[in-house]
Amino acid sequence: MTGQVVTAELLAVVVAMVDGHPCVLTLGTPPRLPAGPLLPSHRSLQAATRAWVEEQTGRRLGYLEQLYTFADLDRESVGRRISISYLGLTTSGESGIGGWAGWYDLFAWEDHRGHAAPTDPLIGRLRAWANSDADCRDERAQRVAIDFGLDGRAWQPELTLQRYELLYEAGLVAEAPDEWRRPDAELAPGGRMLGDHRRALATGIARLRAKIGYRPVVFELMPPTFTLRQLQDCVEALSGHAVHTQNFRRLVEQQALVEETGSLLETGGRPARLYRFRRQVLAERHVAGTKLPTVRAH
Amino acid sequence: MTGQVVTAELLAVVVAMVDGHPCVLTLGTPPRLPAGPLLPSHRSLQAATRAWVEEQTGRRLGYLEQLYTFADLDRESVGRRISISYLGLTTSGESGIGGWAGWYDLFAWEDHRGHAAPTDPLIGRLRAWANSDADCRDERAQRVAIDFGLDGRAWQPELTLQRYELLYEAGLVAEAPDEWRRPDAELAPGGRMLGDHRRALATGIARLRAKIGYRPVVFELMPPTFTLRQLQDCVEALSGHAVHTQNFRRLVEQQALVEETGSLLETGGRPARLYRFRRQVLAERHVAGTKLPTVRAH
DNA sequence: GTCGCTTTTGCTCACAACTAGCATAAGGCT
DNA sequence: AGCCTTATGCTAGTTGTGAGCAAAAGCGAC
Repeated sequence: MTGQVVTAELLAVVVAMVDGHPCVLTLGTPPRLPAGPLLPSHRSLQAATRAWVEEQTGRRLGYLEQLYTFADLDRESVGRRISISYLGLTTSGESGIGGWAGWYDLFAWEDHRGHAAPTDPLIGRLRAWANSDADCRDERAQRVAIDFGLDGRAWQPELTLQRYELLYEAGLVAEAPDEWRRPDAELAPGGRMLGDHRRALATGIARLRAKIGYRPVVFELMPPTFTLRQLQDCVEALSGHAVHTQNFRRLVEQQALVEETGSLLETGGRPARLYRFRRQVLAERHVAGTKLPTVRAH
Repeated sequence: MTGQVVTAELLAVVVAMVDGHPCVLTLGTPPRLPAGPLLPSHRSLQAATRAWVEEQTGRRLGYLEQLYTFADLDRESVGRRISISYLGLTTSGESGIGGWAGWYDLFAWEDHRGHAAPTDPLIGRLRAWANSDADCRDERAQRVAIDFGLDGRAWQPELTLQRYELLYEAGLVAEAPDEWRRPDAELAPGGRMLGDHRRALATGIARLRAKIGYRPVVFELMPPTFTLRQLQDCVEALSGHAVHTQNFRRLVEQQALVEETGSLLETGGRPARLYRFRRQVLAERHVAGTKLPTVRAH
């Protein structure tokens, strides 16, 4: 009872902010995530992921956490392939191989900052899809309404994966199976990726959006010093919607997440104070919880 | 670049309430979790887990979610073994093979209901461990204080895994490496399990405790009809500490999680109304969030 | 130099949620 | 009838959060 021969692959969703845009580290065209097999030399799954990312892109990872494991049939060999995906955070600073693909170039419907929801045409197609099957119409309509914040419901940023899966089932993304696929013109706006890498990315986005609400992980994406406005912009970019500025500041300061550096940064208006992350809170609260509001503004 | 030969194993943490005690499904002595290799016949990781649990214990699983994946060296073969752990919920009703091991027989320090904290002697040993290394004394002391809710901090039920790992590092659990181990007399109270199964269980407990706070999963563990007191007892047993009765009821009713059946149950005092779970909320809120308070009482 | 624009920052109010306690209802038992 | 137990209703006090007003502090245009 030794089981099937399988190969294990590590898949890395590496996120950084590039010019204010949340991006994922990709290689080649169509874009694919850094990935590589588990080798005997690797000490652990996490170490293997770090090694592959470094080898393929020349970048060191800071924060790294496991996302999800899935198995699919391996086309190249007889066996099966197990993919273990990780979420990594880094700063875009050091140059390396590979490029940064913007989240919202891949998932245009996930950006709900300002400018009225770009999802309007999508919603129509989703509703049509829901109505196309009399048996599960109600259930589908409800999923659409919840996932996309319809009928007075709130838009929930961390439902990225559910929205992607809904679009997949509705045949509105390019990688959907042929029998479900809609004509290109109708597809949801967003570039595709190799294999199911876009799904892995959706999982990573969802996890990160959820996590910034209760763990101080945003700071992994920030430069050493920053203004509160820059921090807020980062949170808004990640969560995909605006937050109330004054409340944001209150929460950050209340929890003593940052400390002043003493210097100022000229920003076009009143100069802003520069802050740095209080590294100590990682020890204090690695575990204890941290709140950043993900509440809308104006 | 085909990678190392690995075997993939599924590991199931199956939880049910037995006579009011939260329990995990185990086999043999020392107790071990149901587990089995991934086979070609399995359609997915989740299906494989269901199949193994059913084959080994004769029980069907309802709710099932992935927990964590880890890799270790496989002693039996040349390669490596990847373990993918799942958390399953069921009702203890149907009989089958294997037994139910009480959470708090395995992790006595995790039960904080009533009776003053049973952790007192443990704390002393942890503090001694923290002080034993001058270099990292502060960091260790802080971890102990946070994980065990010392110095005015609140006890956080969902830190089960962190507490286990702290005890492991301190050599206070039987399965710790020999060089860390303390004399038997000083071990933390709680039976051991095969290999690292106790760690997997700790992961499952932590996940479940966190999840009952924002998803209606408790009901997977309840019989078809129940009183609010029984529901509360279940939540208290899982989270390991008491909750304020009136607030609990308010939250449950406010969110319309349950509906009355019309009948009553005699309980020794004033008869209690019987309720059933409103299955519809799974569709409504599979995603939308549900709150059960995990706040202390009296 | 003053006015208007921008961005930062401080403060306050209203409301919702939650903690915690009091009080009452409704049964059994002695 | 009186006491115990459990169930259930209600409310006061506190805290947390959403949202707005306003002042401070720089820049550039006129």
